[in-house]
Amino acid sequence: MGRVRADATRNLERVLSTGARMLADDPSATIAAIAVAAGVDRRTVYRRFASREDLMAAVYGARYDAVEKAIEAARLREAPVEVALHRYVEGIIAVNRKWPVETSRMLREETLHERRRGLIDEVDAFLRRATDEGLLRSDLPPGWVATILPPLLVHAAEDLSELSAAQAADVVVDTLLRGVGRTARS
Amino acid sequence: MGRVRADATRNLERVLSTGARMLADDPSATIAAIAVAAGVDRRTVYRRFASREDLMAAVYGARYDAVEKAIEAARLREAPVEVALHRYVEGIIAVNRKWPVETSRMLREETLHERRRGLIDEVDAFLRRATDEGLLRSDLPPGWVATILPPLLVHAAEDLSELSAAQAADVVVDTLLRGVGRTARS
DNA sequence: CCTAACTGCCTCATCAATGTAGCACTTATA
DNA sequence: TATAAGTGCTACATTGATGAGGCAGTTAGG
Repeated sequence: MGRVRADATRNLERVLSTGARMLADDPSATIAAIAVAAGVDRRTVYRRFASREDLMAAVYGARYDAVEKAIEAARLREAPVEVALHRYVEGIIAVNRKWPVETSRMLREETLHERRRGLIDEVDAFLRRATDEGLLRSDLPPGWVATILPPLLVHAAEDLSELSAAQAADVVVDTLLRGVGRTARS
Repeated sequence: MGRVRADATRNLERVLSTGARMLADDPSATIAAIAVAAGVDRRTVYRRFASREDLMAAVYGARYDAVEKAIEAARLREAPVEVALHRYVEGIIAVNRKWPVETSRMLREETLHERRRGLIDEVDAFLRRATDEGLLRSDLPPGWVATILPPLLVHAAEDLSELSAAQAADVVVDTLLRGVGRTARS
């Protein structure tokens, strides 16, 4: 009852996907557990990925690929700030749903630091532009928006699960810009 | 060079404190690593805590004690909503600094579910009151504010480290209610 | 002063997870 | 149809963390 060739690419995909889910849920998830959840033999995982580290790197890489695509699609440098912001938020929410990773663990990965740096710079530059063009307040601690945005998108992806990515983005952008307070105070 | 009695309580305190830090930073941190960081022998940790689980339970318990105190001090049921909100935010930020725990791991702890439930209900009730009294918008997905508040406080505690808890609370409450957008859009 | 409470250090058994190896079997592809 | 790629399954060695035992030494409290 050995399956084969056509499933080869499919298996790899499933290991990556379920691996991402499991590792996000519990970073110390066993390779065996991931293999079972992916409906694949543990040995197969090791045939594709040299080590545990290698699998995690692949998962993180897949996520970063998706993030890069989302950022490109948002056209953060050229598009009108409101449009770019919404597209970015929507894109990252979708990424967080397809590639949910435990962020704090990922940040420790040395090999991704340079890549990460590039993406962060991109977003920071955008947020500066948004501030300069009057979309965002300029009286907040520097980096504050950049700090709260990612976790906001993580929780939006998880807890607004009944909404589409676009609808969730509506909520996020709205509450981000206008806040959850009813009336503007002072 | 064996130290003793007076340090006994101090040692326990240090193990708990550094244990919280380390486990927050990496939930799979070794008991040995925690012991070293606390300047204590590994055996001593096991003398105080029957098992790894026991230590984590103690850490979570210490955090929950602090959270309960903060909620009590905020007087969520009686105090004016603006005041209560600010005191709650400030209190939880302080707790997050003194007892930083990896939240997602903690939520899985069965033994704390009932206790957690009580605290959640308390906060939920307060948020409802705040909505009824007109402080918060009522056109948002149910539970949305309750969802984004905790992670917001976590990141405020970490990334606004140069600000006092009270100052950080100012920022959080302000951005939470008014948002980070410059002008109110229709 | 002397006993009881602790601690540090060394050791040891146990167990779970990692990573490898080899064999039998199935299917795409040339 | 034959070959090669890929999988499942059943071991196996290794490593690292857990938890416990024992002993000498130090100090608070009677």
